[in-house]
Amino acid sequence: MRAFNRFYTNIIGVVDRCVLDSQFSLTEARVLFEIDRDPAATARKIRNLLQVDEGYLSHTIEKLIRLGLVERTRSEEDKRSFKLVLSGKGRAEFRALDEKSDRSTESLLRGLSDEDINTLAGSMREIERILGKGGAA
Amino acid sequence: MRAFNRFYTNIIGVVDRCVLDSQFSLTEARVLFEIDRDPAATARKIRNLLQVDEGYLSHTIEKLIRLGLVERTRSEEDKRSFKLVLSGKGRAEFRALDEKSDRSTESLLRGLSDEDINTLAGSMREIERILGKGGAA
DNA sequence: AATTATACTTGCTTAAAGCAAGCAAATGCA
DNA sequence: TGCATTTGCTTGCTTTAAGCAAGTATAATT
Repeated sequence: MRAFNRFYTNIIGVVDRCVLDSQFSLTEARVLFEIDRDPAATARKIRNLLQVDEGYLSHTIEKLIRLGLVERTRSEEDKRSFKLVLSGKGRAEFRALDEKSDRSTESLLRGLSDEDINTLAGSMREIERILGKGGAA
Repeated sequence: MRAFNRFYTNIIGVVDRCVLDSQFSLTEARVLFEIDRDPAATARKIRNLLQVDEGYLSHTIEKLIRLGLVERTRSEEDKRSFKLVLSGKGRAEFRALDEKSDRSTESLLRGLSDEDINTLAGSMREIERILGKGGAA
């Protein structure tokens, strides 16, 4: 498993590199992703998912707001926290990033046979199913 | 695949966190690993494997030497470069780190059935085999 | 009502990473 | 051979990422 982790760290590195070439840091991209995914996203939820420092996350979100990519409104249920959503601009930039990431991922698969791709997808599903049980992610 | 990447980023994060609790940064740990693994390691080889900045790697290696963990001798074949090996102290510290990482990995597997562990191992081997073809890693 | 916990902010420090100029050995080639 | 180019690494510096600790406001607890 550790050999696989080392191997896969490199794979993820290849895909992540394309994000790092963009204007965003990896953490910023992950935050954008979570805000896009969850229409009721809050800093707390993101923090729990991405396991980043609270202060750092706050700075990150502030930057995304300053860039006009994210909008923040007080949550009605809990006035300490904020609902975070992507602005039009945010959605556009995120989509661009997402497509870039797609192409980068695709390039890893280019040249593989259908059989290999099926096996790959199956293996990934299995790993996710098995390790997902523990609740580590 | 991108869903799997996100999932597995978290898995790797859990294991890496234990390294980060140590005195070493992730990059330092990876460098130690490569030096341990390859008795004829050089900065160049490590750079190619880990894809880190040359200058940064140089600083990192310098730090490991300063800590007395790594020894450097001019390569006979190419006097521009150095052979890097772990010192006794380096091997000891690396082994401790390695065991810590092992335990952390094991804890992810705790509670899984033998069948699940076999499936997991098989899936990892498949992924490595298939993606290894492209030579991305 | 007072205490404690939670959600987030703010300012600051530290650590990680990256850049660019430079040096010395190696390679290529006229 | 000798001169240019490339390669492997170093050095000093800047930038960026990440983390910490103290603070504010709301919410929950008792």
